Amino acid sequence: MQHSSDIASESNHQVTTYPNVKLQHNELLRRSIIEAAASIMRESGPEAVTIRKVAEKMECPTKVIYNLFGSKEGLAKELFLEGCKLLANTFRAVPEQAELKQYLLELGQAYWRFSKDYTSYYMVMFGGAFSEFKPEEESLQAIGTALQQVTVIISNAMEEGFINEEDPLLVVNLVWASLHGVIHLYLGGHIQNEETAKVLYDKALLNVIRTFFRDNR
Amino acid sequence: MQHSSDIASESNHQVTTYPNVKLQHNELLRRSIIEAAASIMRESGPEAVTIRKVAEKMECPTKVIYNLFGSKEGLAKELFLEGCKLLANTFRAVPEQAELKQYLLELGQAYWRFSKDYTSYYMVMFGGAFSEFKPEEESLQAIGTALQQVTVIISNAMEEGFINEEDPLLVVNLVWASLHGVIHLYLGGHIQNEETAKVLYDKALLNVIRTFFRDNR
DNA sequence: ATTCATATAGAAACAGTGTTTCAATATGTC
DNA sequence: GACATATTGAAACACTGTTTCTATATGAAT
Repeated sequence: MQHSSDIASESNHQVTTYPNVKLQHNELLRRSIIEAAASIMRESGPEAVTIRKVAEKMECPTKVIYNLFGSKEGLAKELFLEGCKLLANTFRAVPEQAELKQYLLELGQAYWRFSKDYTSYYMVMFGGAFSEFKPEEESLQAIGTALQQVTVIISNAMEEGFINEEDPLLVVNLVWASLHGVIHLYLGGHIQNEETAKVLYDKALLNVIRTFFRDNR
Repeated sequence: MQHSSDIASESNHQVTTYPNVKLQHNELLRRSIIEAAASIMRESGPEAVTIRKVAEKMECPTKVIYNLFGSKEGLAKELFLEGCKLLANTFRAVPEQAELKQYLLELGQAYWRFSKDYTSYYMVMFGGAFSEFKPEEESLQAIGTALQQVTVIISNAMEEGFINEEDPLLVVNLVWASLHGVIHLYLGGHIQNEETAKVLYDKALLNVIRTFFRDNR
């Protein structure tokens, strides 16, 4: 359970500049480039992340980035993975609840907060912000890890007989899809304003949780 | 109730070529360009639609397209609007059902079919395939029109006391978001295969409809 | 009909993108 | 210290959306 140094939570303080850390094949340089890309993304959105801008910020030729990441997709993947860690952290920050149902509702609220606080990451992870990037095995696993906390709780609720289903993953995906639908329609400009979106979100969350939980009030 | 000549249902027969229809400011030329763009999109996806490729297919300079549509966004908007008509047609093709609940389930199935048969359009409309395009007033209204059939049915169900809500639009959006969530996660590569996605979709559809309908079996 | 103002035509250029090339240089190893 | 290897860093390539800009055609007025 590494606590993952929470890279993206604070803004643009650059850790290292290129010529100082030209220890090639070095993980430090890799991380420095990822952080440069993330900083551009947080400030101006995913579409502003170009290899040239990242290289400029690093004061290095673009070739360095290609040597370390292969392609823009490779860099996008790193931002994706970083987003997964941030989402996991967001879930971890939710205080445990005795009532599993209430716990799930709180996690649902945390997911909304994540989409608000880390919109760019959200768009990279689930909004297809980098069209050249499609999640492959490792990335899918990273999402699985981020959602693991939710999966565990749903599994527990099942074992305690609170939930009318047999497959935890299916339930997780149903809850996820329902919430993602609202968020993504909102971010895509299909819902007028945030207030309306939040009302929808809360109802979607309540409905989908209620669907699976047996009456236990 | 114009029946909207169903432009995109058949594939690549070009109606007119550029020099023959250089009747500028002409609607025919506009439609011919839109059809050229749509044909490229259907064959190779939205990312393959570039101004140059469209111009090449039309055998005209790119300037003509800029004169008629202003920008790529302008062309994207036309594809968006065309998609809205196709979605409306898809809904219209669903045979009426006496049971409102059953009718809604059928419309839900039609929405799934639309996302499968017109994936490129779906991605343009709801997937942000053209990142430069964000739906403005007219486009939002076009979606509203496409979803009107669903809205009417939900309104009817409310008036007949079948639904536990007061705002039809809210219910439509909740159903829509729930279904869009599954489709978009699937198209984004977050759900392994189509079969799994379809199982999820059917459950999401059933759940969200059941949520609003009072017990009436 | 002829002139004149306007607006297109159509190629070429501009600014940006991801990516690759390639000689110069540094690196690591024997 | 010498040689094979790998990295540098600028420049080029192939593409994108978009804008110039001159020659040409168009439409209106005399």
